[in-house]
Amino acid sequence: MTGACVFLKNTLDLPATIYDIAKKAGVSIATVSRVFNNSANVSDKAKKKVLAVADEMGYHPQAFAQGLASRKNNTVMIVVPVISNYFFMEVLGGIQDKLSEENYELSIFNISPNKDIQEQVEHVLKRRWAEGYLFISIHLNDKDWSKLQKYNVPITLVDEHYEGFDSVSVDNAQGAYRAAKSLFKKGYERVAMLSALETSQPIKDRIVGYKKALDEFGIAFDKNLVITGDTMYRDGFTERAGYEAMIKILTMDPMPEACFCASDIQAVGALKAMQDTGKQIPIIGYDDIELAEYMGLSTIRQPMRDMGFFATQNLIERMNKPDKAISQTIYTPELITRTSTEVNGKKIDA
Amino acid sequence: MTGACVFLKNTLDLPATIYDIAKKAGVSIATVSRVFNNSANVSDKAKKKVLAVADEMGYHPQAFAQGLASRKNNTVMIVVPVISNYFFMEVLGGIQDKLSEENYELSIFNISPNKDIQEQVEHVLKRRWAEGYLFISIHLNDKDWSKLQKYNVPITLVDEHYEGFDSVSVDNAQGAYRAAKSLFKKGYERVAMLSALETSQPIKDRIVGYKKALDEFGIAFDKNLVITGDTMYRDGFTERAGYEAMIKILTMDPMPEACFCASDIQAVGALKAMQDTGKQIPIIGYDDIELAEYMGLSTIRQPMRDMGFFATQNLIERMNKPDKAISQTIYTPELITRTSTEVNGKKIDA
DNA sequence: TGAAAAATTGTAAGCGCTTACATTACATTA
DNA sequence: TAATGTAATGTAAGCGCTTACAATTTTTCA
Repeated sequence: MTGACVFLKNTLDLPATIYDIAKKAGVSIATVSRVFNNSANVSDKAKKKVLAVADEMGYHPQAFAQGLASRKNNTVMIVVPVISNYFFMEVLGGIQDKLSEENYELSIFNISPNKDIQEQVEHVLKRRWAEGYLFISIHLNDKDWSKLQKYNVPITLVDEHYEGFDSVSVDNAQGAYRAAKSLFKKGYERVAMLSALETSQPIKDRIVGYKKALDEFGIAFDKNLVITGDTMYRDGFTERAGYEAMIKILTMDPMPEACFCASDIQAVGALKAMQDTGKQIPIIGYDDIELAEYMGLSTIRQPMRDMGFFATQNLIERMNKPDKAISQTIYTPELITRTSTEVNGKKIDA
Repeated sequence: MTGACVFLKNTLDLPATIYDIAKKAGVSIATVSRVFNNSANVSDKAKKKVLAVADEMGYHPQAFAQGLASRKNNTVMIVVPVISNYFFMEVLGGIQDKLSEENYELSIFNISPNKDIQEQVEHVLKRRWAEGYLFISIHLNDKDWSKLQKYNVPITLVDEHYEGFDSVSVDNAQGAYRAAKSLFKKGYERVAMLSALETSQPIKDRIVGYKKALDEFGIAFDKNLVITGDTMYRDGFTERAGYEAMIKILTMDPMPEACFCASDIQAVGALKAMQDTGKQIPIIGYDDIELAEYMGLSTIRQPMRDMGFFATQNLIERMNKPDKAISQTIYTPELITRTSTEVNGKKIDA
């Protein structure tokens, strides 16, 4: 019995190493290594032999040993606070589109919103899991960002902007401005903003844009028109929070004439609230998630997929060329008009 | 200038190693290692000193070196074909809930649907990136699964079932059966199935359930009533595919009386198709994504979050106790009734 | 054909850690 | 106080790979 066990151990538990392959193929470990790194200067004969033996023994270089010896690991790590949301999903799609063209592994680190963000981010960087990092929707102040620079590692920011790193973001204020403006232009004056967690950076920026539009139309800012739901899970970017907020809006007296929602997903909840109460006002969302088209939701389109793609491209460039100039890419979001902003429930009559 | 550069290199580029800390703290590297591994038998004095020095020098053990030396890496890897879909998002939520209680890193490997799946999976296992793997929505035949067993590594299957591994899945046939049955019970006979890529395992299973319900009500199977869209991106589990399929359904003659959709996300597209055409039939979805509630969509609830949570728990147990008995967990999905299955567009009048 | 150049291969020194084992320091007991 | 046990620390041998550099083989061409 024991004998059988030992046998198992040797043939299955312990995977072949570069030494095993070298010995069996009758070459040195250096040659085996070269074969697996596609390095030049290996004879066809040796290469074939090594590959054959490796295949036979089920050998594959071990990521850790490679990483340690070469001090790189061909990994790009995404650092993100909330994985399960639409914005991230779309951005991720773009990242993968790009990464699939390259030979990098992808790893995702999920920052917990309950612990200190800065600390977690530094932890990740210190462990040096990856060669390059994509920070998505991570918002720090300039001082904290600057602290990260000393790690001297390729980082590209997505949905955030800081001068010391490459970044790909959207002009949130501009987007909100366009959304609000489109409503004011239709003649509405009491336009509510269906907001989310006030301390979140996108919300801050979007409120700026909303105010700018107010200014332009000479309408005074009324903070009572900025409404949030009570559920602050996912910073309030949920259907539920949108529903709650819209219920509040619809029961205000006087009722606002129109509504700008901070995200499409909240707008979904808001639409439901209107349906449930039978009251209806024009609303416009933000993001243009795929769903929006199918809900007839007017919205502000953020090129999320493009952002992911471009950020990844940018990161890879920096990994290959650490000294290239830092670039800040800012997309301007676009107004998409659908039925939800049509007057008098036209959409239902159609 | 050069001097400055060298200075920079030494203080910033090259992170401190365990030797630097040991030297500065006046202890051996073994002691430093012990401190960072919370091992017993370190005096408080030494511990404090090491921690202080490490903090000062910004030291953190390097994941690769640890992994190589200890032959483990505290990482759980998710292996999944499509990251950006609702099912995965929810499951992921559950995984993270569990993982946040433990001290494991999370890594995600995205199987490309264009390359050979079996090959990619083996690649991952061979590289030994992680100590345990969660295979989500990866469908192989028994022979291929059995090949993976020889890697002798903890694996838990989610949304798939194979006797050789722990698994957590949902009875898809049962879910589809319940959905279809609920429609037949209302007296509809020509019930269409809005399907997706036929070769996908969940679809196969759901068709089985649909047929079973037909049988039970003595209705003959009509393959013309199993409709898919033309867009096969994401295996046809998209709003667009649902829209396309529903358009087909609504233009059939005679038109089906009701429809069972293979997923909620397709149902969203289907609802839009009904709205656009002005025709309407009762429909029921599948999944119960958060959205469904806000669309008034009747559906079959899969406990996605629970599945992720439980699978992770199961995996961790196996990692700690490799010899424990293999367990197969199969959830039975639940019928959730909302307005989309109410007769005669009641929902719009409401 | 033979020397020099080019291509291929091998040797060996790490990469930054963990950990078995040896050693030392300190506490306990008779 | 010496003998013994225990806690704390150190030493050194890897973990499986990469890669300078050295050694060898092959090719080139006068």
